[in-house]
Amino acid sequence: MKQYQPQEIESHWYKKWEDAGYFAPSGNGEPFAIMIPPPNVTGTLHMGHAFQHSLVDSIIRHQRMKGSNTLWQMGTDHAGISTQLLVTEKLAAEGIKPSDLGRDKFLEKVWEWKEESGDTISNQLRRLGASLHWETERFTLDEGLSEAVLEVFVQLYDEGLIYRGKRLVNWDPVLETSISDLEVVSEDENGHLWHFKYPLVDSDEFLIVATTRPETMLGDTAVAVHPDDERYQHLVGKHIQLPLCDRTIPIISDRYVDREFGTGCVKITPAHDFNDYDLGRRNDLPLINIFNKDASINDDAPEAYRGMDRYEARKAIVKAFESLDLLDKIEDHKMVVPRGEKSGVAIEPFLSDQWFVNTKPLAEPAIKAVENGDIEFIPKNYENNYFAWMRDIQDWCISRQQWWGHRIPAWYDSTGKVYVGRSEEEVRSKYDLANELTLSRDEDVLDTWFSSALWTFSTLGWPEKTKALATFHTTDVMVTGHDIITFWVSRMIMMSLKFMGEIPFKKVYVTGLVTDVEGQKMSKSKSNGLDPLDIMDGIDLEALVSKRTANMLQPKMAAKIEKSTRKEYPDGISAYGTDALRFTFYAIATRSRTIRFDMNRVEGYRNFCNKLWNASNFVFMNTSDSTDDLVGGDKTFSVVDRWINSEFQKTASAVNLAMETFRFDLAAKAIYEFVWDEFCGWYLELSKPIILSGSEKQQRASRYTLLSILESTLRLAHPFLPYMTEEIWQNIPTSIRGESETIMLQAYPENDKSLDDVDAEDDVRWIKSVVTATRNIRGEMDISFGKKIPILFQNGSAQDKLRLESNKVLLSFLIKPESLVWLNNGDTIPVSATGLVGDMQILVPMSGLIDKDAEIARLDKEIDRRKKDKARVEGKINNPKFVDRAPPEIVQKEKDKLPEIESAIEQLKNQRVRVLSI
RNA sequence: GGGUGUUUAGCUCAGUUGGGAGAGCGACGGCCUUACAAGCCGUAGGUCGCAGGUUCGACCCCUGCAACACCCA
Repeated sequence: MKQYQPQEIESHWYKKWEDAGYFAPSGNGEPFAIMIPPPNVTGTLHMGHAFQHSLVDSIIRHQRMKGSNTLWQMGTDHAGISTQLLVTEKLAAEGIKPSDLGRDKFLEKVWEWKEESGDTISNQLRRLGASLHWETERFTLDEGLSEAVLEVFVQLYDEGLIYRGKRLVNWDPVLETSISDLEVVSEDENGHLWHFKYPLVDSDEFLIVATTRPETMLGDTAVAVHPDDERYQHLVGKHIQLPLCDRTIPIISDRYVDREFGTGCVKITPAHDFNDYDLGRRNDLPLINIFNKDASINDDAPEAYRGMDRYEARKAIVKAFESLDLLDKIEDHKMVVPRGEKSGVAIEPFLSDQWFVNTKPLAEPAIKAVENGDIEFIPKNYENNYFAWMRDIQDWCISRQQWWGHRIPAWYDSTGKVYVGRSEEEVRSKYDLANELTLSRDEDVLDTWFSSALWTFSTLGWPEKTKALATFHTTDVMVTGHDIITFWVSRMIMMSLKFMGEIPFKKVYVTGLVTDVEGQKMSKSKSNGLDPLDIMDGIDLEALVSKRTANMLQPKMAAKIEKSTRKEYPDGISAYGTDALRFTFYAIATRSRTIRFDMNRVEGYRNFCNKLWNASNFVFMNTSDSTDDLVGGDKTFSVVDRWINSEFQKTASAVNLAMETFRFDLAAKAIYEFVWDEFCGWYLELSKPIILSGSEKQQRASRYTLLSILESTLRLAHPFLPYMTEEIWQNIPTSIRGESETIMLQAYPENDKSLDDVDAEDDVRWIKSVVTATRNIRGEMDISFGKKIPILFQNGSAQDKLRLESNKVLLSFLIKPESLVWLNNGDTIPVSATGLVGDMQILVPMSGLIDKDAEIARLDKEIDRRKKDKARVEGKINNPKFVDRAPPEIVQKEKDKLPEIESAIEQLKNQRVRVLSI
């Protein structure tokens, strides 16, 4: 095997796995299912996806290897608004407007675009190694899922849980569609507060009202004050002569008014503000809508302003107030501006006919399912978000004034009466309508989330009663970001309980949000995002800069991004490979809410891959030319063989526990430490002397252990590093690994307590301590590794002596001593540098080698360290309260420490005197 | 304004019933040591945000405060 080159390893395995059908459910074992959160069919893979799907893939591969009947269901959604927006923009570049084409022709264009770009995300998921079941891939607009949507809509309508009504909705004046309140982002912005004088009818008096949106005054239908506000009591019931409009409006009282805000008088515009709308209904105020669909002033407003854009109208109105001497003042004011998530423009509360789901009745059982623990959120804190949202849930506006999506199955006759059914035919028979009656279908489509809400069961064939549905629903885990709990998770729970009569999934694992290294959310507008493919394949600086600054509208912004990109990635990004990227995701998947993505860590885990690769290389070098029967032949297992087996068991146990508790970081850590520190750092090194000079049976045992531990380690690591583990595993002799074609379907290592070996662990711990002590002396004394030094052992126990004798070969190999000498009582002790292993002293004679001052300094440091320990322990055991109240085993533990520490201090002090004497 | 979370080494983060503060990266010193310089060996570095409380004992539990982040109004 050559140097570790991820590109070479990763290019061919996926196709083999897929072609061989390994991703399909086995049909045996306990069913285990996860539904992919459907990516946008025309989208591309971003870091959040890559992160999330890496986590899921490890869960799925782990379960598959454990023998579950495993399904990871693939599918995409149609992303109504985004996709329509994107295609509209593409057409605009050709000078075509959607209205030029008409609904059917436009939809043809969207389907063309879907065919063209729909494979991108699938291929990216394949590159990631995601072991998705592709054969049953679904799409929210395919026939089956559309049928599910129809079924749900009609049933909910027939039960009165879907209704149509004229309501105030969030209106995007650029996209000219309603959007749900979840698709509105509100941020603090700097604005103004205009104070207008509103004259009273038949009086010289004014009321002063403050508003952040002057233009809406054209739709005012009242001025409100608080009922307890003494300043205005006498005015309630009187009327205002509304400036610029030929109307009078009443002064009313309502508890909604905040007396502290502005002057305590509020203008009320029920058609253009959610609070005013409610207040208007309470007080029977008329609704005056002053906007067209694009937020220009309509014909119900005074003629002077008709046709003006809302901001243009604002200027004109303020100017008019000023010239009428009705402008009191203008203040700077911080305010929250709601903007459309997709378009970025300020949203208008807008009165229109829309379809709604009455969510309260659906929410109740959905809340219970989480309260009683049927569904569990991990981490559990997120249940609070869920409850907060669900307990105060508002009706869900599901109609969108778009073309791309599921068209609402409602028909109208010429009088506007509405009929709902699965098809026009069904509607006619259901409502007993004459064939001559002309029906026209509702033009609107449904919110994409409406179809996504059915995801766990619609993808399995519902409303058909399929075998897949019976087998895999309820699914096991839903893995998703916290931003989507309200959008999607909550709605899936409601819909599944309603239509399946069971929960959609047992657990919801909520991932953190991947941010850039500064902790900033990765976003298109900031161009601080990373393309996971660039981390796998690498990208040079110039390509990265041009990629990040492409399509930037503002040149200033582009320059800024170029600068930061050049600073952060002066050499571009290296090709780290999929395995390294994946391992990074596991390592950073802590319980934290935000996860800073740091390229240095990817490099570290690429190095880890390299380490495992080279270790395998070593194992094969030492085993492949042997014609020996490693499996059947007689073997004498050394203490290190037994120790590494024991160590492996502990690691396997830790990884399995971590997977059960969704602690991917701990799983990665356990594997990393086992491979690097124990297997490579100690076991491989300690196996060298055995392979070089052990007996035939010892050598055979060592070679066998090298291969079997490597093979087990590969299986343990496979869910996290699928490519390289498969590649290496193929090189393991079949006598060890079996005849199977793939590591993917091998048994996952489980904890096997019978292989725990406490004695071997103690022995190896001792060996490590002795080696470390001598290394420490070498390092501190600046004695090069090539220089052979005599090592003396003094004041050891019988067990120390035994251990020294039985492990001389191993120690010699790692310490490279001139000699290893056991000193008996009465032997002369040369002046030496010292290390302590328990009570045993390890001595390196100083003659000519060692710097006296350096050794004194080293001893002082050691003595100081132990004196601090001593003080702490004494403080405890001399405290009667501690001795009385702490558990006896803790007290004993502390008491046992003291003689050890004291003995160590004494030895070190004696040593110091001796060194000082030369 | 309400809610949730975070604050541990220079940086990024672990710390699972309260009982000796850890890792990776970075820094410093030394090594081309027969798998690996993408490596090996060694070293330094922390009043665990602040102030109280509970406890024999607190990074961990409780209260208050501060800073930051996110969500909701």
